[in-house]
Amino acid sequence: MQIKEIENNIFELKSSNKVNIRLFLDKKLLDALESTVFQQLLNIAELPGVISPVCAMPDTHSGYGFPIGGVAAFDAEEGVISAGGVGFDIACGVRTLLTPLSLRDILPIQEDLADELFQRVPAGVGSKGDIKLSFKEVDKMLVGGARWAIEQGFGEEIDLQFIEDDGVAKEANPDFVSKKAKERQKYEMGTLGAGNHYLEVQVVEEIFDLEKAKIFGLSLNQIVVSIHCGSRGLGHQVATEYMQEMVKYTQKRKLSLPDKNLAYAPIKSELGRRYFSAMQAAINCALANRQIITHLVRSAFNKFFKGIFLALLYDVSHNTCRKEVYEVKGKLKELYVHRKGATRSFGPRNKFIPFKYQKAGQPVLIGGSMGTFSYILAGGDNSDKLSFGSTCHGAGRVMSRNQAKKTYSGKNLISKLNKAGIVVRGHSYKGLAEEAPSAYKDVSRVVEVTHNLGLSTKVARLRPLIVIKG
DNA sequence: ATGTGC
Repeated sequence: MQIKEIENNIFELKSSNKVNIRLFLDKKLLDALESTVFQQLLNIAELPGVISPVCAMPDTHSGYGFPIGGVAAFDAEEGVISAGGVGFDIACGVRTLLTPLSLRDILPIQEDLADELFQRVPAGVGSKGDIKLSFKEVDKMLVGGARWAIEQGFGEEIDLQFIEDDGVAKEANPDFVSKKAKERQKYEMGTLGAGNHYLEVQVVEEIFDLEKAKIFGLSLNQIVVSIHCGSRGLGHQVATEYMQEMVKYTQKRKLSLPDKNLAYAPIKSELGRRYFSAMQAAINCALANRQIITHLVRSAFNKFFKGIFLALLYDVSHNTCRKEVYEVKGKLKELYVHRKGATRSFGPRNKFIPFKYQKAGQPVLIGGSMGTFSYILAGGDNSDKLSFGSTCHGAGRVMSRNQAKKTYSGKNLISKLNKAGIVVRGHSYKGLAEEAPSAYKDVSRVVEVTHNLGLSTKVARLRPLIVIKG
């Protein structure tokens, strides 16, 4: 394996063709990587229509076919799309809400607020909410996204301005989402799920960039709320079915396939089109889901603080494939950008970000591991040139779920976090153990790399006060 | 991530 540092924090992996493979990380993060990550990146570089460079963010680790923290762009005409390149939890993402409260408002009611949130926001494996949808309503949700949720009474019109794509993925087609996928989602709207998904009440503990913080509406000691979840059962079902179909597609045509999990279809093919539209529908499911949870959070806060409004800072996904335009060899080209465990990170003056954030760049919401820091970053000036407008998404695992389960105890973790002033409410001790902070990389180190490279810049650091887990 | 398994 030939790998060399071509610039500070940029490592290039030698591939057999003309496609560059670039890993954005430091020496310590590089040394911690399993070799499967390199093989997975090499495999992507062999796919038809891939546009150089294939990128890995500093929180990268091996995944299903594609590594987590992987970014790969494909030519709209000659390229391919891969369900494994988006991942199982389509449009998993983070949404952060601003409150007008400060630390001293929360501390006296910390336990009660935790109970209230835990009671109102369903979480855990197979969690169901109070909302029940018919197939017809599921279809409307899959087309309308967050807008649909707001029309149902979950939130305010103004929220839409602060969601990627204005809250609606425009090319969604529910006809390409199976009945089984829809069935799974009938009772799951407004639920958090499990795994690394969470709802946190956090305090702004440090501000790195005063000007951008002001534009984002952030101040020291302010309370914010972050919601990390995705498209639940529906997204998982869509991903599973299309991965299987893409395996069949590639096998039937005897297309070169270095890794079965990397199955793909040409973007222009019938299957490629179908997957793209179904994936867009799943994005809408995730956006609607986070919108409903927002409403539940707002009502919980209003029980303690009558009449306050929790404004939306931003909502951004980190498992998607999007159609975006980039300069390739001096020409503007439409590309399909896979981001799997990578966040869109559009910098200042990008026309696709809200007017309010034009000067700062889009908010980039980075969840740390449970009980550790989270970061609010701003889209950087260099993401456009280096990483197809992308940056990291979180800490990234260093230990498998299974290993973490064996190594840590959920009960011990809770008491440890309590001692650090963090109130935890979870549905499963096993689930908590899987998310032990030591099973993850140091999020601060990950963020530092993106800051140094100008993929995204540090605006604020958040410390959790309340953690709600599945 | 996931009605936590093919």
